[in-house]
Amino acid sequence: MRPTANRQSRADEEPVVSCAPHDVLTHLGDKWTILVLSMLAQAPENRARFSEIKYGVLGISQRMLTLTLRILERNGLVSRHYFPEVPPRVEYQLTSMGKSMLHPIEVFTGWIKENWPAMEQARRDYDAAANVSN
Amino acid sequence: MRPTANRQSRADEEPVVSCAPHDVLTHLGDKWTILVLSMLAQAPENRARFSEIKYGVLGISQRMLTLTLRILERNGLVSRHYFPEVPPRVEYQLTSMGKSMLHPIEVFTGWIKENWPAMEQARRDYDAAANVSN
DNA sequence: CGGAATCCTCCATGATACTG
DNA sequence: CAGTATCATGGAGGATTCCG
Repeated sequence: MRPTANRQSRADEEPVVSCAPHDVLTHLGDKWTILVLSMLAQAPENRARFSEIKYGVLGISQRMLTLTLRILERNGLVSRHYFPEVPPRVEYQLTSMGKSMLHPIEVFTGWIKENWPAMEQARRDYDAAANVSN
Repeated sequence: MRPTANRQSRADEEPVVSCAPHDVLTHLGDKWTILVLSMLAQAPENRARFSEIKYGVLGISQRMLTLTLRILERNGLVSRHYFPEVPPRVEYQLTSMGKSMLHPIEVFTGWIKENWPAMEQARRDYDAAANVSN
């Protein structure tokens, strides 16, 4: 996400503008954040090391996992624990704030699971109607 | 979502793969969807015409509003009502499924409002620590 | 008015190589 | 092992134009 305070607007504004919820959802909606959070949600003590997350989240590159974890850490949702061993070991764990985010996410995923069939049906209907007119 | 590449994983672990929640969150998290939904949530009868939404969502281009509404319509969250007048008038309204999505969204935005100050503080702390070491 | 078509820019992500 | 650095690229989104 980019710096948030740079939106120019006119003096007579009251419409819907970018807001905190949108910023957070933009992060959640990126390609990997939700998957990394889900992985940590399932891990014992909500804690796992870098390589565990990497192999637990199929397809994520080292680079993107690093970047995703950095953002989560920066926002206080995940804590980073570095162990200066040889070879080095780094563990990531959901913070209390990170854990508190799991409930809203579950409410949402619950809604999705409930409505997913209806959404798929809607898509089929929509696409079928489009094909007729084409 | 891309096909999930086969990757080695320990037999007793279930890797986190791309899933429906992620797909939905990816859409919600895009640049405009949440703002358009919020606009409709506030509108009388959750209904507004194209130009109303366009002026209610600051900064959205005609193109992106059209695309965003198409996706919402395709997924059955918004219904499109075309009036063949001159000039033409098109209204968009949340469907019952679209309305049912508002509660999970509110749960989420509630969490965000509650935790936003802590997230901002976490960012300040993180950035301050980074500046010290640089 | 609503929106389709076109062109273009830039950023998020991927791939690869290197390192403490 | 857990990164960082660098380069390449596909696609999201903006600007503009045309249309029924």
